[in-house]
Amino acid sequence: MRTTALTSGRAKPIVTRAPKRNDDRVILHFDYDCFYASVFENANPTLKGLPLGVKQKSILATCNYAARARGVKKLMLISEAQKICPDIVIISGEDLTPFRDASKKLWSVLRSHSWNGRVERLGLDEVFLDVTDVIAYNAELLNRNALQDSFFQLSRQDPEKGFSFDATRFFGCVHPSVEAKNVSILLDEPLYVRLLLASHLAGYLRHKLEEDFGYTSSGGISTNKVLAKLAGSVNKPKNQTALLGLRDADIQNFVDGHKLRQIPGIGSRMAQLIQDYVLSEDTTGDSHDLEIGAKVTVQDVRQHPDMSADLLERILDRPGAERGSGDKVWNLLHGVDTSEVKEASDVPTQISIENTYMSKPLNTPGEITRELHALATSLVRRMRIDLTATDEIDPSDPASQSGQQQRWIAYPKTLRLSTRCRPKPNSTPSNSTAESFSRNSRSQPLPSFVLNLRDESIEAIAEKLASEVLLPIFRRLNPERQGWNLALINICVTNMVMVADPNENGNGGGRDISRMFRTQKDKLREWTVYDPTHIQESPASTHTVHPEENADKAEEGEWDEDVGVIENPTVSSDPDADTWEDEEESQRCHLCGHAIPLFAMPAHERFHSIGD
DNA sequence: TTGGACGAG
DNA sequence: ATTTCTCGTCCAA
Repeated sequence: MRTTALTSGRAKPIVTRAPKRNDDRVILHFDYDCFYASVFENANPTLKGLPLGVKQKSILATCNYAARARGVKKLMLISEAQKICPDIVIISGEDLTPFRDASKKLWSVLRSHSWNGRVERLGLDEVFLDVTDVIAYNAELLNRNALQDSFFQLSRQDPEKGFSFDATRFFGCVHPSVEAKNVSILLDEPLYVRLLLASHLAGYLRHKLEEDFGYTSSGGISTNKVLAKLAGSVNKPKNQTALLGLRDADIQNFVDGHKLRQIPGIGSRMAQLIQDYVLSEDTTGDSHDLEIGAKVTVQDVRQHPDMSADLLERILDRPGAERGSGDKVWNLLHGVDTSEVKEASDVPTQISIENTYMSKPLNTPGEITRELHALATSLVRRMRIDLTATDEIDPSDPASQSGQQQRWIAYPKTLRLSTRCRPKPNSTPSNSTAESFSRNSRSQPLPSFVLNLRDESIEAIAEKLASEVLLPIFRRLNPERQGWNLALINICVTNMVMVADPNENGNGGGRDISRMFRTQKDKLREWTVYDPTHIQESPASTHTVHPEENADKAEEGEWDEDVGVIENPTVSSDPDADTWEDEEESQRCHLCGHAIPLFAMPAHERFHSIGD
């Protein structure tokens, strides 16, 4: 993993060894075929077979394979696509809602087959699964005397749950290809067996996504994320590839064949720096690029004189550079990737909404206000979709008017506004990534009225958010009186705080809605502000502050910033909770249901934050 | 914590 | 009519 340095009286490494791969894991990668287009095809099957393009502003975000067969490409101008393919069907994909919904649906299926909860989404159309445990279990079960009639168990509890498969062959493609006659010998190789089993699991899941929802996908099967993803690209669409790494050379040859820029984790910036270095003594000063980092292969870089992790670190070292990127890239060039598949989480770390105004930049305060308002509306809507849950309420609960209650499962503490001014019609074309491309932003705490779920409409909240909060931030960000030439506005909420799940606290226990995903519970528990059992075990060790107590202190103008332990914010059946109920100037906290006087709300909400 | 750079699709 | 709409991580200040 680490490059070794043979030092002979000198400080610098003289020999750099290739990092060693770790084949302990089994990782699957799924990539839904032309996802945006598929969403529309599935919503409207008459579109299937027609050339279809999904547009955002003036470009094609993506297109289906019928369109690609006619020469249409991703990111093409609409006008260009229509010239090539006049009968192409164009649908607007500027609203991402349908894609988000479909993505979540497919993701939840994959997630339900995970035993360890490691199910990571990358964008809307890719998913990594760490299935090491599932594969290990099935490898033990494999009966080598009846390989053709094998059964893959998807559950440890229910041995009936699973599927039949033929273990004498791989599902889908393998790379590099292997002779059929070798198969029985290779069954003594544990890695081979695990990849074989994984290919059938991947095949089963891809089949299920297609059968149940109509989405075809491409799959990659390997021992880490970067290799799984690269493997998945070998046979697209509607197919999969298991990357056999029985010999180190098989992996190295596979990775070596890629252009630098094709390696996930090496972006345009790094690719440019590395390529420039590798080509520097080479000729012509001709460094103008059609595709950045597309001139040079992994092999070219690896075999360049004196190339090493340390040298890469120096090549990539610039102000603000990530430390350790030399090692990271060196590893990637050898197919080594130690990064874990992240655990599934229901809560995003940020939600942002943006719009671009390229052809018609914004200049007047009126335009700005209108756009801020539109964006604020979408943002509040998104916050409610992604950050709240709806519980069925026990009718004996005095707080319940209807049979349902919406509550935040997490809420953001920070609001940010970003803008970008229009790239000036400037003279230096090399400037295309520099100034014209950058965003500026200002942020501040998110005001609590945005979290009001009860007595203000989304519209009212958005209105207030735009005029009373976003507009002032905008003025801070853009002090000029006018002439901004705004090409982009983005508003973002971030800095999420998890809220305890009422269904999780032991008390009463009546409505423990059985959860689909155990791992989600575990994840949540980690964030639970209050755990009754824990408090009982060590009652005296920390100072417990009750919300009412603090409301009193706040009224007197006292506030203790350093609150240690927080009273359970989820107990809404507490008889004392209604203390403020009939006061005119009070409202219920949207996080815990306690009635809190308005003046104390900001303070009260700080209770729900974790850590301080 | 804030604001920006860069990575991903 | 060269850039869509996001989401996540990391770094310096």
